[in-house]
Amino acid sequence: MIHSTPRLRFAPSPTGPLHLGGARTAMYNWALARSLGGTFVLRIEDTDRARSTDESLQIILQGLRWIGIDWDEGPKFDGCGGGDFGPYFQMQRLPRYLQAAEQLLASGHAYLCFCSPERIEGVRDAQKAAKSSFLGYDGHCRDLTAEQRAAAAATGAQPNIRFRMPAARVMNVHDLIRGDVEVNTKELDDWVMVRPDGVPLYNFACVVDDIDMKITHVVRGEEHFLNGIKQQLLFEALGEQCPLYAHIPLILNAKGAKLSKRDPGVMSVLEYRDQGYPPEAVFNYIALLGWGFSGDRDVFTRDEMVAAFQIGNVGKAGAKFDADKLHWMCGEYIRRWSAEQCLERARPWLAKSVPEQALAQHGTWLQNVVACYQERVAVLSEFPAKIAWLFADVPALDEAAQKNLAKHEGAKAWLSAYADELQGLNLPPSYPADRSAADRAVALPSKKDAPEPVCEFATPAQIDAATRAFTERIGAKFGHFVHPVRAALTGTDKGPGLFDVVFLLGKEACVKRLRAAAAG
RNA sequence: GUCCCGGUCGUCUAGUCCGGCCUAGGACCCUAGAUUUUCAUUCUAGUAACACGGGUUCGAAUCCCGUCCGGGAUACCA
Repeated sequence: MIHSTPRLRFAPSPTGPLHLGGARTAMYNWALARSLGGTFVLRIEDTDRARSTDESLQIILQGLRWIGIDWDEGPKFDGCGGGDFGPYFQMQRLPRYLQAAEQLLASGHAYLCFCSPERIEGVRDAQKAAKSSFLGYDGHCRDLTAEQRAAAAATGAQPNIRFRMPAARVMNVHDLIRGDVEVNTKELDDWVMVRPDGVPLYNFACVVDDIDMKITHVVRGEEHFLNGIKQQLLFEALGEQCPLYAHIPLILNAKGAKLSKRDPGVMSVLEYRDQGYPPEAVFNYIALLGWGFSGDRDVFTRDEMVAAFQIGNVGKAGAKFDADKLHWMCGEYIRRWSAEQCLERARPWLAKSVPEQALAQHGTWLQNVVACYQERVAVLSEFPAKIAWLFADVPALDEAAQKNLAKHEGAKAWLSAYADELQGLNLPPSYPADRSAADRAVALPSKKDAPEPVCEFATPAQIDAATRAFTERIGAKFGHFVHPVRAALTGTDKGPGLFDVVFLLGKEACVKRLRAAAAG
């Protein structure tokens, strides 16, 4: 290819949500453009008027931005888009297609076809019935005389325009991923370029646009491989050089078939957003579907991906989507955030269980709360349910908690004694009182080897020491003591270290919960 | 049916182009253990693959052929 500046495009049709397959195609195009120092174009192929919707368009635009993909040219959205090769919506380029169609008609590369959809269908049925090795248009109108055309037109039949395929030419095509492949054009029929109403179809509009937009590399799903042959012929007929092609393998569902919007468990990219999947993690995960960063690393940044990405290294085999690994990847990212970052990113989901007042005025406390669960969630939407116990008057006890309370004879006595003990400690106050002094001084979760923070209130480590001394005094085994206390305080048997819990809850709430459980 | 592509642990992959460094590496999942007040995290260990059959070669996961299996295409969708 002699084109100087690499120009790549992602050309979705707005007929449905952007799912992971589309997002990955966009990403590979984007990454190749970025790694080549080229231009990335977003073009909207909206010629299927029956199915294209503005809603889908919006979803695609948002989905791409969310996952971290930006475009230099295309629809203007969120700081992206613009460009001198527009319009970037095919329905706004109709005159250009008609012009190209006229040219092809004049040169004999295309012809008018008056066949009705019913006739086409009949031909196909007959071919199937005859077990024909060829399925497709039979070329009925391929060599109509001027008189025959006039006669057909006189009946009021609206012709579509078909591309005249070479009868039996062996095409040797080079694909950046598949290598050299030979295809005989006799496998392909005379395909429709323009509908009777003047709206172009995919293969035709796509080529005209790729020419006009000076596209140099086409990266797309392998379902387009044969379209590539048709398009190559069209470039030739138009006297243009065709771009480089890379047909990437499909993302497969659990059954091993092409991922479809209707597959269970397969979501629109935006649904991942709404469920709190970190976009960097989703980006990272789908990059791995069909491509490997290196022999020993799976986690990398967008920049690292761009630097390492080579289209020739994309595999040829389809990849199954693995929700488990995506989940792991998300947790991996969340754990790497600072507590501040984590709180900010989790904030949109918190309102489900966190009172407005806490959200607005108790940031330092919430930051500690969230930090305690940072290594316990994979997606952000898990937060509200996990931290709800903090805001209950007295938490509801789940089954495990009830069990732990009933396990040891003297447990209830321990609880009220411990309430007295905590009463005597200088614990931080409980929400909604202002406890910012405590939360500013102590960063949770407590780490074993961390230096002891300077705090005017009892720190988790001090509470720990006091509690161990206390259990010795009352003659309870520490390991036994801890479980009913956790049950009383949090209503469950899981969660942060017990003394982080006590610290977070504060004096009044701890005492209240312990007494309630002791009485219950 | 026809054409095209593919096939390394259950899954995603490294290695394949330029055969020996591969008694096939990493990750997810799973199992066991360590740490610990629970869960989680972290760490350690383990299970587990070159689809099958021929050939070429001193030597094949890597090259060739065949078989099987899988996927894609075959639209007035993209």
